[in-house]
Amino acid sequence: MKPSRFPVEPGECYSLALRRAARAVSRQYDAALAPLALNNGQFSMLVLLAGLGPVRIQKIAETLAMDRTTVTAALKPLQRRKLVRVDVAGDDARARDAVLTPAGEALLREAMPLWRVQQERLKKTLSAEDAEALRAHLGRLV
Amino acid sequence: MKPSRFPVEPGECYSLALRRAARAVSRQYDAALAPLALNNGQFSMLVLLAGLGPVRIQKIAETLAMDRTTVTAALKPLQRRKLVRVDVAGDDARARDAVLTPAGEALLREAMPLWRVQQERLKKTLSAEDAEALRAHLGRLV
DNA sequence: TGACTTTGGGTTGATATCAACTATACTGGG
DNA sequence: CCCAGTATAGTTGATATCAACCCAAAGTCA
Repeated sequence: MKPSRFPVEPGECYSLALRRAARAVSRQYDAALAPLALNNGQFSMLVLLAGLGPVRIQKIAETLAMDRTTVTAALKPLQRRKLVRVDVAGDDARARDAVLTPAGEALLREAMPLWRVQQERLKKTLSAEDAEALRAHLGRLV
Repeated sequence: MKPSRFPVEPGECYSLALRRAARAVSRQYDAALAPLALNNGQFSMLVLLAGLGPVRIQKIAETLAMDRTTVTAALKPLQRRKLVRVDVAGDDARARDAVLTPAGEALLREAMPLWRVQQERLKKTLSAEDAEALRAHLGRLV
């Protein structure tokens, strides 16, 4: 077992391993959704809004484990495309509710089959059991 | 088993699960390295250069599973801080070799203990065995 | 009610990420 | 040697990500 020239083996750092895998997998999902001009993050946002209905910015940030201000930025292109609306909340003038528009719902329906194909493709890359184990581990890191 | 309101359960999408975990974990590593004004990606870059010595942009991109042009951009702040140099390759005027400077090596030596602390912290979040399994799965996705 | 604190978001600036395009340099066939 | 094709990078433009800072509204408490 000869010693490595690396101070840290590539893949030994959990942060790098995660980001590297996230980049690689994101590219695959981006390619799958490209026909609709959606990237994987935008798809996730639409799915979340479809599931939660009108929802606060802060709530989105918690659910996706991202910064609040990142959510604000991420909603911008979706608002421009009229897929999402952001309204002042009725009961709190500070708060904002993001809502899926009918156009957003329609596009999401188109996107679902493309997503499913890619999801199955990845499930085959790992075995189905390994995919489950991976998800369980990832869930505990958030 | 009542049906979910979500078209996709949060965490069901491998892309979202990976990105979400990557964001959460990246934040932890960023915080650990903050005293040196390094983020986790910059740390990874320094480690890679320390391990490989002078190395082509394209080779870095492959190793980190990132786009070639992302590497160019990522090297910029490191060059400004004189932690990294980028030279025209001796044998091919198109190619560029990125090299760690002595200042870069020195900073990396300071960073290693901070990284190790965070690495151990994360290993405790999962069990050590689960952490290994996670790494194995992540490696197969790249 | 008025001063102070907390909370919900946006803005700005820096880095990260990639697609599309451009520029330059090597390479191999004629 | 010359040209067409390929290979290596950089640039630009769009989105992603977060820290630091600011604003306004809501809550708190004397």
